[in-house]
Amino acid sequence: MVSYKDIQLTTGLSLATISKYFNGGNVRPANREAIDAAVAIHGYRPNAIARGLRSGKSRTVGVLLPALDNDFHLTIIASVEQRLREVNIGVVVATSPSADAATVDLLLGRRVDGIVAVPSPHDVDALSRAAGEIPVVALDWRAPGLDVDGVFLDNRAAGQLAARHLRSHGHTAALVLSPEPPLSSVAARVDGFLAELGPGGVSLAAPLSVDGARDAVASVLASVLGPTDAPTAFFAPNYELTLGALIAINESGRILGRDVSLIGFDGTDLARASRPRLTIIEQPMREIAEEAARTVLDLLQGERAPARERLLAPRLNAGASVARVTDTVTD
Amino acid sequence: MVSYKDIQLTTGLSLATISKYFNGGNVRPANREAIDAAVAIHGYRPNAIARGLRSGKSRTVGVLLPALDNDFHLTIIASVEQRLREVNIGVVVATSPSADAATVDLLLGRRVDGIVAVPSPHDVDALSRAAGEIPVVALDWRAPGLDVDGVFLDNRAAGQLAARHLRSHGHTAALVLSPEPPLSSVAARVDGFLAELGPGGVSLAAPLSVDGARDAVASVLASVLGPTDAPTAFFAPNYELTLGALIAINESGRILGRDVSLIGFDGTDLARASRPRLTIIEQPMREIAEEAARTVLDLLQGERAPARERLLAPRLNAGASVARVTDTVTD
DNA sequence: CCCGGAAAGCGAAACGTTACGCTTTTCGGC
DNA sequence: GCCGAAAAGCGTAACGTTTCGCTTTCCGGG
Repeated sequence: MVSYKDIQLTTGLSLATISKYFNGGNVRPANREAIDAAVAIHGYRPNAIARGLRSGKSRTVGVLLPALDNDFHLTIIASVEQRLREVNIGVVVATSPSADAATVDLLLGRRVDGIVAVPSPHDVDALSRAAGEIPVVALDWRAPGLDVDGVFLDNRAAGQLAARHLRSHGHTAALVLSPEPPLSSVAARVDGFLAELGPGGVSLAAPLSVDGARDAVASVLASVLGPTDAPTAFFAPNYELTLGALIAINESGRILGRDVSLIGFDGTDLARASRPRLTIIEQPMREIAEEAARTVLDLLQGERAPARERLLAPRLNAGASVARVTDTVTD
Repeated sequence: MVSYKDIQLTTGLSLATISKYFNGGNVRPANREAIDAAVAIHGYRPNAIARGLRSGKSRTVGVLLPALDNDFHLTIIASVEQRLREVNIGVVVATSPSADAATVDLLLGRRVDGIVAVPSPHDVDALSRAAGEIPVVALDWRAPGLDVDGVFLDNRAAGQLAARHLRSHGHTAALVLSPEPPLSSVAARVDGFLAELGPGGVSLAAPLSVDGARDAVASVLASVLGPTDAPTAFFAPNYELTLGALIAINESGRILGRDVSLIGFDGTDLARASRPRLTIIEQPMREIAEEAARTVLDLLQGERAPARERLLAPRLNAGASVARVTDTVTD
């Protein structure tokens, strides 16, 4: 391993001077050149580990995710990485399988300077403890009992947005897929939806998976006699549910946006490519992630304020998957 | 920062003994308990940085990606992380924006023990140099001049697979979207396709983007008079191109699998939700990533063999987006 | 040519571990 | 109770930096 020592040997300068140079201190031009030359010869590269030991900072933040299985997670990693690379801070990713409560400790052991996390129930405690030592920013799920800075989607508003869109198209009745067991962020979307839609809103229990949603929707569709009977509008308050619902509808042979209406959640690509184009509620993933990145960075730079929470607004991306209802189904 | 020293103070044991205990050495039961107690009291956590300095290993590997913008990249991170966490090795992600040739150095500065990379042209040199010091495994793109272990899709075979599928459905002519500027992995798919399909294969230049593909396909469709004239089969050798082609077809009002045929690439979700279900060539992302993870791990554990290359086979996931051609279009 | 302040350079200690080679303790067999 | 081997424990140096408080060198003004 090539170190300051090698540079010392070839330049005759002291370690202190070399270090000073590397940290922007003043060094006589001749020595400056000598050091540069020696660096080039030996291919010297500062050792971040030694630096970290000495300084107590690793210039690294941890990104903790419950799994690595969707676009949002990727966006989080990407945004945080991009923002932090600008200031030369590295990103360590860690997933926290539900079996294992030690993932946070793994990050702390690596002496990360901060953590950006999508909390899951089993690491709330560890995150709370961690928050005592380093900045922690929570994302996506407002974990009960975790009092740290956070950036979240306004889930209730998302549900309301979907309901209002249906109402404005003449729908007074609709089914909302309601995951079983519940997940608080999705549950808030369901609540917002039901509250806004009024008595016509019905919740349809389904496992939180593509196939679960497909089966649930398929069995509702099978039990409906004519295509225009009964509730023919669905709200899928999550990407997986959306995918399942869409598959079920397509498999049933019904025409989306005519026989049956659907508002999905996330999955911009899917929405664009669907036929007809799917109307979805989108959460501003990139903004959420960027806001989180900005927040850790502020905290790292010492702006220690009382834990603050930001709620970002959902957007409706309109396609043609919601039929317009007047007296009878038209179009 | 709580360290061995604190434990030394409360137990009276020497640092050497404490260290030995933490590394699985034999320690008298009484002392064992004393240490455990002290650890609990102080909330001690081994300092990976100090360990790393002393041992020269960081127990960290770098994952280098040109960008973080698709499913495959996520799968790579997920698989590598999952595999390495089993043996307590951390994962640092770094993206390498095309402006910047220093991303590899950033990883080396952090003294990663190995690198898994999807190479991009501007960091081939740096990767080559890195390979002299630590194991490097390349993924997805076989960069010319980069002589390291690699795991890739058999791109030619993927093109051939698509062509054979079209032929078996009676198609003798088809357009393949051909990215401009070329990207060698996608180009190999195009080549395989054209070679297998024979003289009926025509390449259609398009920028490597969703909108580029959409425009290219749209203009072809607009110039076709009747729905059954001329080439009505497309092969999109990449996810973005697939998405663009699908959008163009839907927007044109033509019916997929009847008026026009399409074989896409990747995007299992999209394929399932498309109506009709899309026929795609899938690369075994998870396997590729897992194989890469396994390879770094082997290399880290000293199995230093001559650089080896693995080619994984594509799969065809059949939907109903390819029409069966006999004399005239049927169905 | 000398003075003095400013600029540059220096040695040593410290960060938290681990590994080496040694000394001390333990304990079963006599 | 003693011997000796095996087990356990110990002090110290080293990993590559940065920082502290000094000392040395530089250089313009008189």
